[in-house]
Amino acid sequence: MKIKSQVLVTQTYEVVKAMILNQELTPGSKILQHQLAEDIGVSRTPLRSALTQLEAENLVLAIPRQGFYVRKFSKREIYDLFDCRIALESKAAELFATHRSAEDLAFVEGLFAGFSTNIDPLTYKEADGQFHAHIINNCGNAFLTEIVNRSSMLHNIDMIGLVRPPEVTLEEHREILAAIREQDPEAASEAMKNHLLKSKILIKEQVDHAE
Amino acid sequence: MKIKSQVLVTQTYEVVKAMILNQELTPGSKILQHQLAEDIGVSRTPLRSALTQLEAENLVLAIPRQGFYVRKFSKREIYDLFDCRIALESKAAELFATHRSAEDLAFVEGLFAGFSTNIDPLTYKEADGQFHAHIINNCGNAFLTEIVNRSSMLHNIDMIGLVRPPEVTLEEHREILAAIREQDPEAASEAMKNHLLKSKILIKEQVDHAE
DNA sequence: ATTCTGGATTTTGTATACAAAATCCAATCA
DNA sequence: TGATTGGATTTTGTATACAAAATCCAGAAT
Repeated sequence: MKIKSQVLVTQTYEVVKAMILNQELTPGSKILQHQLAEDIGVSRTPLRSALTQLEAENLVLAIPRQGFYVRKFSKREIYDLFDCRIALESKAAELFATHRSAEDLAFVEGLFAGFSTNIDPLTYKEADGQFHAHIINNCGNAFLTEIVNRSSMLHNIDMIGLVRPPEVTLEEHREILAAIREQDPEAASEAMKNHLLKSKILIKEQVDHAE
Repeated sequence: MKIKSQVLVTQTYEVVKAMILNQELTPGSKILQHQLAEDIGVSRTPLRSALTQLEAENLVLAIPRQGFYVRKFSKREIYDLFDCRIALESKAAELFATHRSAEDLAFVEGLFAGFSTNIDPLTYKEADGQFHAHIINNCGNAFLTEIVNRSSMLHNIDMIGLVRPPEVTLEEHREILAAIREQDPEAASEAMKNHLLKSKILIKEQVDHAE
């Protein structure tokens, strides 16, 4: 039986991370260590350690002799993150197409099997998230998985509420699936890249116009 | 005037990082906090903070209730890192080709201008390192730069002493340079990818045969 | 000889104390 | 009014103390 690490810093890390993702800690605001530590019920020692970890994930900004701030991303930064995502996720698709097991294939195909017309946006969004996560987490390259997850890419990109009509992206997803089915790495990489590039255009507009 | 952050953890981080890269701390060995802290001349508090940061960079492995270890990479892991590098560095080349200034171009072209025949391997290796670093550090996407640098990719890849004859890679470098000169992002990306893929084959052999 | 046991020793994770730096704020000055 | 100063207050970074866990090791048991 595996026992979850009985170490405060791990739990503190999880809690603070959740608070940031929930917006319970407002982006841009300064983190008062004394108070936050007390709220969570630990001393400043494990809290600071957790904050240091979160800094490496870009969820927190550390300024020496001044403190930790909840990191706030501009549209421009999210755009940059998206470029990293394209690079890494199309590589992930390439690897996944090669290494994927029969179960992997069944799983990702199953995610979209139910959709045809009159798609519920929320259920679709859920499937979409699982699709991308599964490819990243099962591409067979632990570092790639780690880099994507550690850089809070997907979360930040999610934040801007990117939406394209399910009917359109479903078709693109099916193209990626086809390449995965055929175990064609080149095609999978291209299809994923193509899919993400189309979303990138939307973000680009936001960057140029707003802000 | 910029004063270097008067914070112990920053300096501790630098020192420990250097010790790891130098092999002064042997890969795989356990880090005795007490002793290392004393050697460096600080208390365990800033040392632990530095180690937490280094863990995020994969230079150190933390096991709860057991301690920190100098991380040791297998050939296979370096191979995986190389795939991440290909994905990110070809994206960097793409961006660099678009955003590069006239000075950038002059700099990277200057790096290889001197070489023709009878190349000194050491001087060439130096130029090679600067070339790749300049592209990564000046691609205009701060996250991409950060991810590559923070993941200790280049260092670990360097460790395995990858060598292809300068005469061969010089030609590939020139192709990348040409695309950068023409500000052709697609071509730059392709040329970089092609260049790195050829090195990847060498690593693949090492992974398959040795170890 | 190997495996097991349990107590001594080391080492980790956490709380806490304290000095130095940063921040705040009211009184002073232009 | 608005800027500036300097002292009080808060907050940070670091050292240190201590309990709990991990490690070590000698001697007993198989």
